[in-house]
Amino acid sequence: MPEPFLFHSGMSTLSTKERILNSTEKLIAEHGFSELSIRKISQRAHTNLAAINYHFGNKQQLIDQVLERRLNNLFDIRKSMLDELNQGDSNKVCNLEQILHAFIAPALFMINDEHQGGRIFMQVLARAYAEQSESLHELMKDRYAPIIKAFAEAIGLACPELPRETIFWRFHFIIGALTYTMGHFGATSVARQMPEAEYFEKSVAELIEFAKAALRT
Amino acid sequence: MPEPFLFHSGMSTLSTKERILNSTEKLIAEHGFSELSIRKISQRAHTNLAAINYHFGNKQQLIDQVLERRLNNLFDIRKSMLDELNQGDSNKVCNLEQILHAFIAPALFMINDEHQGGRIFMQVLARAYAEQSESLHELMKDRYAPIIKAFAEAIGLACPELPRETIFWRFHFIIGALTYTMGHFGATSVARQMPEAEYFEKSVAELIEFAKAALRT
DNA sequence: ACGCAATTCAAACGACTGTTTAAATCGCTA
DNA sequence: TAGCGATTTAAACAGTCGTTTGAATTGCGT
Repeated sequence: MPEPFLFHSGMSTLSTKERILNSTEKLIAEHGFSELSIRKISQRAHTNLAAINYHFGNKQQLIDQVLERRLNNLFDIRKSMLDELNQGDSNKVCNLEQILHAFIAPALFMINDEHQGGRIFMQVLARAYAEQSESLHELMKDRYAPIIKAFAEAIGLACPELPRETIFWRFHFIIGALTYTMGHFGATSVARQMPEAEYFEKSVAELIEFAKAALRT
Repeated sequence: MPEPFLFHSGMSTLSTKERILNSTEKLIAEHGFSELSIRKISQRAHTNLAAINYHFGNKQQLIDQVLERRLNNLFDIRKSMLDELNQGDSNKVCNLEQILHAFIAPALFMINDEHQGGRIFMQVLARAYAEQSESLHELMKDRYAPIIKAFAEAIGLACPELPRETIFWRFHFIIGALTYTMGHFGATSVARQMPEAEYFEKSVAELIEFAKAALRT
């Protein structure tokens, strides 16, 4: 029951559970799933091996919670921004740029929130996508599919000239470009020798322009 | 020196080296890098553990050769199709659709060539991208960057109204959408309950239309 | 301050990892 | 057919893997 605040031995104020989640996230982002071991996780979290199984059951359930923790947050923000545009009327015709912003910008907020470590997570997400992670697939199907569908429908209303099927495809491709870009964020910004913050804002602005252009009629 | 044709025990006519490359490719596509072991590889290739180290040195060099084998082929085709459009004059203004076709369609050919197993490789490629594979990164930087640059310049000539930087970004996003789509090819086609061949042609057609729209001025 | 539950810990489990070794086998040439 | 280099093989190497165990420790309510 305790789950106490720990100040001893120069450690941060986070609980063991949170430290484990954070170190897992960092290790996946840095070295991928192939090199991920619970021994490295527990070392980086300054805790014991068995603490992981105690708090999460097993390795896979830990990974699942790493994904869920931030994905729930991301999709909640996306949804509420879309709802704000719709203002209670899901049949309202919204500005395309605003819709795309509601989808893309929350990823921006996450990635820029240094303290919350969102940037790290976007790389985790990209890796999980590529691994065809089963837990991610189920999360998408069960929990997030309705939100993605709501965006697709809003885009459909904003672009009445485009066939429904074309909307589906292009939105799919935009998600692909977003995922790819976020996953390669660290690497590309180094290659371009540009401050990360600047490069990041540039990425999102260009991505929104790109998506707008791709959805024009 | 032998490297003989093997007909015994119902085995295919491929050499041990080729069988190892193929089984590695399949295992990466099916279960990702995290579950890849040289024992599984050698079992599937109907050969011995040590044959891998004998023929490739170590596991990493084997993976490198899996990537190189088909990437060399893919970029050779892309390059020759672009050269054909340019007809010796790299300053010639080409049709945008033709340029995009020269970039995207070779991936189509590979993916449709059942015998060569190109479809499998595109999933390997997507996974390697997501893993930020160092060997892939070096291949791209050293060998393929000039070809990608040549495409970017051809697109620049075809879209003179777009700033050079915008071209760079959008081409980057298009590569992202292509990579993402190819990586998720198997999964999505099942979900859509459409014959693979049909779904595949649809994907490429939609992807080219998407890219064209995204590069319009 | 005692007791109990929550948490942490060290140690060990068997299974699997990539690589190396040396012997056995193969296919060609002389 | 004898010999030789190329290839294949079985066996063992030292590590690391995820998980489980039971004991030590912690912190809170009584």
